[in-house]
Amino acid sequence: MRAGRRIGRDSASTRQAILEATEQLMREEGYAAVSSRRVADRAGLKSQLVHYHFGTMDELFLAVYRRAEEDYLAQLLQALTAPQPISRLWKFSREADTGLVAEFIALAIHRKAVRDEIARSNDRVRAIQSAVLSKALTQAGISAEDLPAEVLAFLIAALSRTLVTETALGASAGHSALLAFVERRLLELEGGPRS
Amino acid sequence: MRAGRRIGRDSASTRQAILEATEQLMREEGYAAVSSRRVADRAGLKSQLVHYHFGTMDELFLAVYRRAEEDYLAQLLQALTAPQPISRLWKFSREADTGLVAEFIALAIHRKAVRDEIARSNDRVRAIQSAVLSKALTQAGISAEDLPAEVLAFLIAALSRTLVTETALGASAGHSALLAFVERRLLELEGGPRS
DNA sequence: GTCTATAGGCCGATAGAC
DNA sequence: GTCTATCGGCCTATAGAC
Repeated sequence: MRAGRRIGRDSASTRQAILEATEQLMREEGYAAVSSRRVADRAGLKSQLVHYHFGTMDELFLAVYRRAEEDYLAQLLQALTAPQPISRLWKFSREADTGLVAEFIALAIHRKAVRDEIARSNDRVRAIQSAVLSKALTQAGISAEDLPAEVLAFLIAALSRTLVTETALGASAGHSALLAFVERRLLELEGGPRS
Repeated sequence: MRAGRRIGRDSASTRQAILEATEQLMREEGYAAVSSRRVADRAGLKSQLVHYHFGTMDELFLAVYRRAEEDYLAQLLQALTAPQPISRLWKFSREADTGLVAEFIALAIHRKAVRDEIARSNDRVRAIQSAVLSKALTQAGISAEDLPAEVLAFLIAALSRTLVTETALGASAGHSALLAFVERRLLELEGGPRS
């Protein structure tokens, strides 16, 4: 059906430029710094074009989110299908749960129009992770009573997000100790190179 | 020295009203919804009074933070000096790490003027918790190699904050399982009523 | 300490020409 | 699809009267 995807064929590059400028602004200055005027300036366009292509700012934010989510899911699936998926997920989450994720969560909490979609996305990602972790834990000889997969998935998300947030804040109390602690537990779970 | 604290004696109630209105707005709609006009409206005042009493909005935010931090620290010390301080800290954190804390962290990440103070406050609280948890862990027969106190303090902060954030978002994947998991671990650490 | 008045600026969004 | 023009609104902050 790729051939049928012709809507806005000429505007593709403009749309891309707007999406890219918006994502950059969110990363650098947070969602509150995003305005149609600032986005347009950064993309070398007029602000009215932002509204022409995306309507409201909420729809623009959602378009940026959907684009970022695609990449995120593709990389997540790659990490989860590799050997030692638990360690891979920990590594992936520490790299992928960046300030952008934090901005979207903060945005979603205060904007009805984007909240539902981001909340569902959050739970959906967690479910995918839990399904894969469940098999990995069984293989590692860990029962669901000792460590449910959904608990492990929550732990990984909570720790990586908090590390990112506090680092952005300039706070680092306990970070290195936590990293050492987690690495050690992961080694116990999945061991070193396959024996 | 209480008698010497006379500066702004007549303005005390106005200042309090402004602080209270600001905190309310932050809780209900987030820091981005706070403006001198909206704060003043809620307090039944003119917006210029906000600037007269606090100068810039950043100083207003810091004043609200310092007031909230006082309460927070008082309650934290109470929790940490009770029997079974680990369970108490978990309970306290789940109650005290509210949306207000999340708003201040988000605010601090994007406002230079408040970042340093909130980052230092965050690390200072973590250090207090670690010191007390260290003794509690030793008493429970847990060595620092098995579970360093600063790691436990980080875990408690990360989990309670993530629970609060995701709940505000409307996401709940793994929440109940996580709560059950943590409660069980806490029972193992500190047991039931003192034997 | 509180008021009125105001400067100077950024915002979302739309209308209509081309 | 992109432009110019513009409406109506909210913002921080200051000056000066009382």
